[in-house]
Amino acid sequence: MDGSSENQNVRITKRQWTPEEDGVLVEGLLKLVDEGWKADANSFKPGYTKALEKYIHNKFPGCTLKATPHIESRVKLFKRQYSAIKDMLGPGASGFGWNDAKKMIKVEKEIYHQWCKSHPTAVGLYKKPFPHYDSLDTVFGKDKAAGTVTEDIIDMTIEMEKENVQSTQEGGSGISLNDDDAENFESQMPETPTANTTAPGSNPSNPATTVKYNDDASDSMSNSLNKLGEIYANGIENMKQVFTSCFVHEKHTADRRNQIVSILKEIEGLSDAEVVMAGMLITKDNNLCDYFFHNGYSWIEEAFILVDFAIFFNSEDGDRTDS
DNA sequence: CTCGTTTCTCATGTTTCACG
DNA sequence: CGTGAAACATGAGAAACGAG
Repeated sequence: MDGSSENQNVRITKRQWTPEEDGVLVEGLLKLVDEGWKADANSFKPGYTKALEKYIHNKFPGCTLKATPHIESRVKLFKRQYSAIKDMLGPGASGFGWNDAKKMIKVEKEIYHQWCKSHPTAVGLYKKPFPHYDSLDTVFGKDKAAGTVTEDIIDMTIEMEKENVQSTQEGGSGISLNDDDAENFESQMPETPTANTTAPGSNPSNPATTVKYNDDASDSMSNSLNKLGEIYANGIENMKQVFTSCFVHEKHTADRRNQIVSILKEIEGLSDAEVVMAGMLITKDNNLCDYFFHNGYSWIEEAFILVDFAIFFNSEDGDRTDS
């Protein structure tokens, strides 16, 4: 068939995006957001790639870019890179900054390489300009606000708490399921991950499917559902406590990491490399972190000389054992 | 030449919508 | 209401390309 040879041809002549095309694509994305194409979840409404294709073809008549795979793939890449940068600039990372003039990540090479080990999507962004970051923040920002993810989840749990209190005041137990409330059961759940929970064989496209029961059946059914609701509510309560404490703790440690780096930078006599090394050593060890905050940091210069020695001797040992 | 990065293709699963 | 088509999301992997 011609399709295969055409396919091969496409593979040979890999499409290169020009900066102008990138710019128009981002423009198009912003336009779609303005026009309400953004769906509530982490996605756009159906047909958005076609709309983008049309927009690009208006700007560049005769352009060969197609909605699939070119635009789809490019948007995917933008999203991945944007998320990676957002992560680096968020509270979960320390030592990273944003060079607004050059539109690129500002970070020590060593810190960056360490980060890439746990965040593979960040690979390739070192010293690479990402000129559309601000625009993409408008496009993807509200979905993938990685920098504020802990706050979002804490907000979410607080919101759930409010809803729970409200429903408790209105109807006794947190989640009560009589016949009239049966439909509300699902509406109380959407903040929790409901994806992939549809039973095999059920129709996922009709989540609001309602089933009519006779009175006896509905009584026992509602009793069962009430019990299920209680179990669910207790489970949610426990999860809330666990999540809240986890994320509050995570946010706290992230704040401390940021504080440590900025404090180290202010200490005179420490080179950039030493700041990086000291930061890594301290943040790696919770005991050192505690000591750092509880006993002040005037000892750091003296301590660092000792650490320097230790590193020196370790590397000497390594050289000796290697040779 | 090797390795890492980028771009693209393909497969699979999910969601939405139109139609009978 | 059930079904099927269309569109989208996501992940794995292949191929091209560039830097060291």
